[in-house]
Amino acid sequence: MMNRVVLVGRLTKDPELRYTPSGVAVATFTLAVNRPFSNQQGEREADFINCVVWRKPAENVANFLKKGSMAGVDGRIQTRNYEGQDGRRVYVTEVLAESVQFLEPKNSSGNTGGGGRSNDFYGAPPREPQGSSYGGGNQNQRQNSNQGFTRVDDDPFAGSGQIDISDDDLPF
Amino acid sequence: MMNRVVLVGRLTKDPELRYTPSGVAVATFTLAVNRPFSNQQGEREADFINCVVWRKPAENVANFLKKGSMAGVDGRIQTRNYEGQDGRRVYVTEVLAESVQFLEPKNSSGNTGGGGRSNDFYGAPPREPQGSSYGGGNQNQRQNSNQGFTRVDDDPFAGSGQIDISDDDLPF
Amino acid sequence: MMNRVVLVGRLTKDPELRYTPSGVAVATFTLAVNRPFSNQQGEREADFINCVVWRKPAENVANFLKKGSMAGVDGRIQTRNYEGQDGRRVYVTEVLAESVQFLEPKNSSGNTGGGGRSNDFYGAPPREPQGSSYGGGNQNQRQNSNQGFTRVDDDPFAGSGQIDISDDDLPF
Amino acid sequence: MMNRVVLVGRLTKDPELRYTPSGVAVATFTLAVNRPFSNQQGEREADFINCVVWRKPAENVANFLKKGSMAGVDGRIQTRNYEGQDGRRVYVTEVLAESVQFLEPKNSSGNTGGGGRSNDFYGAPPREPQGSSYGGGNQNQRQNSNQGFTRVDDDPFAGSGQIDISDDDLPF
DNA sequence: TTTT
DNA sequence: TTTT
Repeated sequence: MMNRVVLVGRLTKDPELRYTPSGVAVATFTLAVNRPFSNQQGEREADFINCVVWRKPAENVANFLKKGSMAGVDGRIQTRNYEGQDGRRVYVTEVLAESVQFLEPKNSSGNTGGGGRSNDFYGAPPREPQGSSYGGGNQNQRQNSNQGFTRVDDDPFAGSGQIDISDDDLPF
Repeated sequence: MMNRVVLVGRLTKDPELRYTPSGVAVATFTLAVNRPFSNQQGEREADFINCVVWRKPAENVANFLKKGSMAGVDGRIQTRNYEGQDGRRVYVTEVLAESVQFLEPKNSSGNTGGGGRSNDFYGAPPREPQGSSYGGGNQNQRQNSNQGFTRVDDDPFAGSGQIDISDDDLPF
Repeated sequence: MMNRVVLVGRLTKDPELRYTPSGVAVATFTLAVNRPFSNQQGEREADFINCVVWRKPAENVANFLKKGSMAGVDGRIQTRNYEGQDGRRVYVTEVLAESVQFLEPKNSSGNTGGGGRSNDFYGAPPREPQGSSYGGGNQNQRQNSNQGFTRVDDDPFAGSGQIDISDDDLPF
Repeated sequence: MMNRVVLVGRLTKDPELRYTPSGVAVATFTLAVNRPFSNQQGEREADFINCVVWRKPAENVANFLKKGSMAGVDGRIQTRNYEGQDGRRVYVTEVLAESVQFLEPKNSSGNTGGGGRSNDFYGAPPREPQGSSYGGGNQNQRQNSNQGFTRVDDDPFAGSGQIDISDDDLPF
């Protein structure tokens, strides 16, 4: 079994950063990736691909990427489903980003870091100790707009039963 | 802009083969790809990823793959949306397979081809001459079950306006 | 069988453009791709990956990329071997780029193209009619430096016996 | 910067397992990946791609794969260079496998594991505690042939100065 | 509404 | 309901 995705595209809007009850960061964003060909009308279309990223890279995404930023994603396709507001089952296919690469030029706004600073947000360590850092570690360079960030369940993909949070808290 | 997907998994059921009004083959199938880790309950979960493939490789998929077959896919993520039966917009994310690889052992059922036969269905040539081969080229090894196959619009992804076919004809 | 590579990195020097005797363009370049981690000395190392691209995208690479350009490559790993000058067999592993993406910001030097111009060089059509365009189609935006470009065999990868050209003509 | 490789092919011979002086396992093997097209002579050629894998997955590779096994690799391209026996610098391009997938059918030899056993060797944890497990953990299912395995430097890729081992100890 |  |  193999499952690998690589994307390069532009954020359709600012990323959204949330935290699980135990304090794990999760960011969601949508990449617009232009197709390499034109349709019959001669127009270049794009695919709009929903992405999710966890933990430290999630905070990096929230801090360094914004609407229009060009970014690269290396990850996997994940599918999940949940009960929609009308009782119907909703199926979701999205990309779980294992690393996100900031592909803007150095002279871009916000990226004033000196010299050797690296531009990729790598990792998603499998078992970071959780729970203590709730709401911490958020001293952002670009002040993140979702102050009063909302909580999400520890695993938004699981859709596992008794979640004490509203649908609005789920990524997408 | 880059968009690349590689998958290896098993078909959740037999692939479905359809033809556009102009006779272009399109096959759809779902790959179950087991995740490389277990969840909190110690269970191995899977992602169920919808795939589409066009033209000759579509017919190969229909002829050589079936429920449970292990297959590899090399392609791109595509998104599209259409008006659901209840008037709401439905968003779809799926994999456009550019090549499909048959990964079953040679001693598997149905695969009795001699010697140097290759197992990958490659191609999706951008501009095959269309229209003449409608319903042709379907002399299947495994007799395809959707005799009386249905028609789909030339580009099921486009969702472009005046389609004279029902929703049931669309892939997925 | 599957073989897929996706790279994003920077050209270590200007690409080199050559033509086969029958006039098919081939460009070679090396991408420096920084590793996502530091070594024991705390230094970020890079991998230097040789790439080859054919036909129209080769000319695009020669025209739009130069030393330091950030580029994305989608392709395959290819291996070949040839008899070295000392009689020993030399083994080469390189990336055959099927598409190359120009990832520089629009305000970069040389990229003054208006509006909707696309930045990816896609294609490598399997069987373009050959032979007539020898040395043609080279009206470059950035004047290509290897005027007096050399000829290479129709398939530099094959290393197949009786080649009437010197080693210098081989890509790498 | 991005660097991703996905391969599916067959081992050209049994994998080789070695250990660093501090006891870290490293396995090397070559994958033959058939090309998806034929050459001018109508023959299907293959690429022979050298792969390296570390730690636990290395031992799994040595235990479960052998010449002819079909395997999938998800990893990165790495380049390194070293001083050859004749004083010339030798450049190496190989694939660092981050996970290896066993793609043989269940009825294959050696794979008699019961029920839910998973077939992928995943991980390459960045910083496993080293040094204590030297020579341990080698209770192989298929008895590994390189008894009297040799030692390699902790990082064969680094080529970093004072190595007290011969060239033969290096992977490849 | 899923594969082995 | 989308990026440049």
